[in-house]
Amino acid sequence: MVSEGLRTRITKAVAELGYVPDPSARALASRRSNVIGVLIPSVTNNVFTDVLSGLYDTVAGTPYNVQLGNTRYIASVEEDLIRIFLSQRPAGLIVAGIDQSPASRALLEQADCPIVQIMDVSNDPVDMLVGFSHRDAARAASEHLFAQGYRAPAFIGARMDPRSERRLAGFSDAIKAADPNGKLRKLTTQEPSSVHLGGELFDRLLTLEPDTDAIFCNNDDLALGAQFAAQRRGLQIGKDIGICGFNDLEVMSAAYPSITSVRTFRREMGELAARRILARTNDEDAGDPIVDLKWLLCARDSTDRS
Amino acid sequence: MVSEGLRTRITKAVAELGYVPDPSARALASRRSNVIGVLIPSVTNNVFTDVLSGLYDTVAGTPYNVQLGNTRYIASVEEDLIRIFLSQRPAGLIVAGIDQSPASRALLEQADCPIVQIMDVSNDPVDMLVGFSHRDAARAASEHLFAQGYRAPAFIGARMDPRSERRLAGFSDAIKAADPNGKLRKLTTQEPSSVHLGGELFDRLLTLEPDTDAIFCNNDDLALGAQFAAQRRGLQIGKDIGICGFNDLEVMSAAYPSITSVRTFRREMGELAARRILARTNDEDAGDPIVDLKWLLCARDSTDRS
DNA sequence: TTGTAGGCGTTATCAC
DNA sequence: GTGATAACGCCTACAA
Repeated sequence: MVSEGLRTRITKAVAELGYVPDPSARALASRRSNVIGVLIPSVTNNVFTDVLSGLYDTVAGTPYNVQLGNTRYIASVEEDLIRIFLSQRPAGLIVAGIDQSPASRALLEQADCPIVQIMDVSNDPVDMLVGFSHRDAARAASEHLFAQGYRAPAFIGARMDPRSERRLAGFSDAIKAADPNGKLRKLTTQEPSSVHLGGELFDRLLTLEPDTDAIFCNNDDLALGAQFAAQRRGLQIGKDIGICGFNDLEVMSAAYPSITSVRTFRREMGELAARRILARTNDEDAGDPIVDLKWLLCARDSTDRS
Repeated sequence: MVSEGLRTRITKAVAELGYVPDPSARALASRRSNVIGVLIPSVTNNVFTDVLSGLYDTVAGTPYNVQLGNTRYIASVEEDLIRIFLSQRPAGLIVAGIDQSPASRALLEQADCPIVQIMDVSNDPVDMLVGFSHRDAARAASEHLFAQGYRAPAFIGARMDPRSERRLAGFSDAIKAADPNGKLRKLTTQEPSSVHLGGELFDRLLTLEPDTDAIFCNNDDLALGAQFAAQRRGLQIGKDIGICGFNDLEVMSAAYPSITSVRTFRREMGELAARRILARTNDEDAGDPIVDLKWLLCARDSTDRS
């Protein structure tokens, strides 16, 4: 709100002096920092890095900075990080999941910045939410196994966080729908997920439940490992054993044989979450507070019996 | 430096008022923020996320915060991000690679905070450096191919950044060492790396150079894709075609057949880089400014001809 | 050992 | 439309 003349005088002075605004002074005076805090449980899990990628891309070019907190799946760490972020008066907060501890939840409720929960759905978000139903997605994948003619599918899961438990619930839904007295074949662990672990769980499961003819995996790493283990045993993928993953990482369609998975829109979650924070910050309309991004079943050779 | 009595009075007041220090006020007054800036070219590349993991783990519990900049392999973005970070008067800066643009390099040289370059080696770092020689590592891997009896190895590479070019140079070194007139079989692209692309490059390479009997891949994603493509053609991995990756991601040893790769110490790079920043900040001895973490050749079934 | 004044570089408010 | 002047919350230095 200055005249043309002053504006040029100012820009000239800026250039001459090499003036660069000081973010901390700005934050102190305006009582608002340009930091968008992001809390995810793991920086190495591809699922979250895809989200991050979308997030960084949409924040790039704005005056905002992303600050990443790595909770390592530990509730107390999450709580500490929320406290740290909040002390910075962030422009917004993005947190993974809807299962915050009561203390964390309380902190978020009181925060006076826009908050987006991602990666899951709930009808009771702290503020805004962008995600999808893990239970529904898992149920659809499990029903696909029955539809393909498998009769004794099993579930293997690692790092059983709340979202994984919901996937197991979806699997269980499908089992019960197929046969109310159907057996729930499953093998889960709290160990961190890996391709190796997928192979191990597969081997152990086949000992526990020898009649298993298909497996639904918690995530794609496990599915890939399970497929390698099955191949090692000389099993025909698809025919002898059906395999289905979750998330549809890029490797699933490239694998030989290609592996069935449930695609989730991770990059889009990051983009939308960031966009909503920015919209709210600029007093624009952020749209519906709850966005369900759904999922997409990608049927491939690993669940093809023909 | 206060008496016991005052200390308790203060802590009591802190508890009563729920006092939390304001980082921006602190940064403004002390002319130093608690931010450690990190610049990496990709947040989705597993290679960098492993570094991040080590980094976050060692910074967790300190008063410092990691702020991540995603350069997307674009020099001008890197320069902008350096400028932004520097305006925050960071506690330290960690940047991937040694190939900064002259402008970026100049900014870093002038910065008055500790700086660590990672992921590569150089005898002329800006400040400190933790990395390894891509050229030597690639040469060792390529020599392994000859040692295993392969006679016509080829190189495939995607996203040919400076480090990838150095790997190609190492491959070339081995070719020349084996036969000064040896043919340099290679196929490279600037496209982002992926498992799919590994398969594509493999197929195209075999058309271009039909006598190829082994391939050395830029990275593990390509190697995995190449292996899938080879399997799709009915080739016997190891016997008909040797395959070697780079970085030794977890999937390499779990794959069937297991895939030879060169292990790099990414997590350790993150840890050491962070530790050095913290040491320097606390006026402790940070040790030798240059750390070479070397590499480890992991020979597996994919390069076993027997 | 304890208290206090000044200043860090903005923003916001208020006269002009 | 423009310029001056308090905060903002902490750190540093110095005085008590």
